[in-house]
Amino acid sequence: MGQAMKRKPSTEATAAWIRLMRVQSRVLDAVEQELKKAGFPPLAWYDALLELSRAPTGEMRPVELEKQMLIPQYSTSRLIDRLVDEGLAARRECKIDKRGQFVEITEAGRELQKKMWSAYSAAIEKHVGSKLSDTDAIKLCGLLDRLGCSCGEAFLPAARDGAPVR
Amino acid sequence: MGQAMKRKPSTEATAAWIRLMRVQSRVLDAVEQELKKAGFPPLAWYDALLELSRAPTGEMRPVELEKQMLIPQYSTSRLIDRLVDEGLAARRECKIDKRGQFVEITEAGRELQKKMWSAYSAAIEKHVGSKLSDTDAIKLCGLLDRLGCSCGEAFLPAARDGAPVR
DNA sequence: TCAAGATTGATGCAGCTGCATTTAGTGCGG
DNA sequence: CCGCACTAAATGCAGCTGCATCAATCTTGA
Repeated sequence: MGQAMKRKPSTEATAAWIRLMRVQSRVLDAVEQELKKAGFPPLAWYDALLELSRAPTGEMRPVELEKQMLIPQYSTSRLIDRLVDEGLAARRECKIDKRGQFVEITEAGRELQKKMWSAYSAAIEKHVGSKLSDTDAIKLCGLLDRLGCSCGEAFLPAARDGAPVR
Repeated sequence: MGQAMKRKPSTEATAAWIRLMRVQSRVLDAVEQELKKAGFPPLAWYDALLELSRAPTGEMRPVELEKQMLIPQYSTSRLIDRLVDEGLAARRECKIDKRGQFVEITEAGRELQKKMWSAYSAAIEKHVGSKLSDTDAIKLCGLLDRLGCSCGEAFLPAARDGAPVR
């Protein structure tokens, strides 16, 4: 590598960086505030419940949840704690590997996930959908995907009923 | 307001939401990691130092800093605590209003801000600039600005030497 | 002039995050 | 069978955030 790799970003690139940071922050805040005002838990809970509810058997290993949600191990561990405390999920023993466990979504968990999606989707529509035509939304996706640091994700399979934030 | 305001977002809008959340998170993480690995403090410190260094007199009221950075009051208060602890800023008495105070950037603060900008701008170039043509960066700005929830900001005046994240 | 209200900034508390470490269990090579 | 490296998950600690509240000071208006 060369010695002076510090090329400066263009004004345009810097402006894009600032917009990306600010707009995301504002939009996320707005959406989370709406959920909070409606009495719902944080979005991370929703994401976890969604992943769990999608599991064919309704249960997953914490490690899998971790990989799906792209959050660190300890974060998963404590998130599960909270879900269990609230009766939204339950820990199940894993007989084939006694180090591990299964986490199973409860009926209450499924209900909460559905109710949250109702409010969540309305908030997305309000703060994103209503401000962008579908064509523009696709353009935005395309531009953002180019920044995708190892985002690794597929194209547009945004899922029919849920939107994992992280 | 109508009773059933819950129109669902289109697939495209939902995809854009997900991209916005994920890409921002990845890019921010990447940039912050680089700064951290280079031994620098968090970006919020940079933003504050930048604002302070831009003040004509080198000092500002916390309330002003708060408005510039768009962060809550208590957050500003504690951020200033940390800057002062590290000798990057100093509190000055405000004689005309004894409730208040002035915060003045120190020489060490100015130096840190400049050094950080060097690493910071390199990171922006690496994670944003190099992945987007200027034309596309402008398109991205345009699309993001449409989501701008009361972002209120002007057009592209991205500033010559700094990029406030929030 | 003085009480009511607004404004400035600090702070106690709870929750969440990251980091490092710990505990427990698995599985492989010798 | 034993030791050693590896993986799964939990946890102690520090830092940061949001919320509510507080103390001090300023401003306004009767």
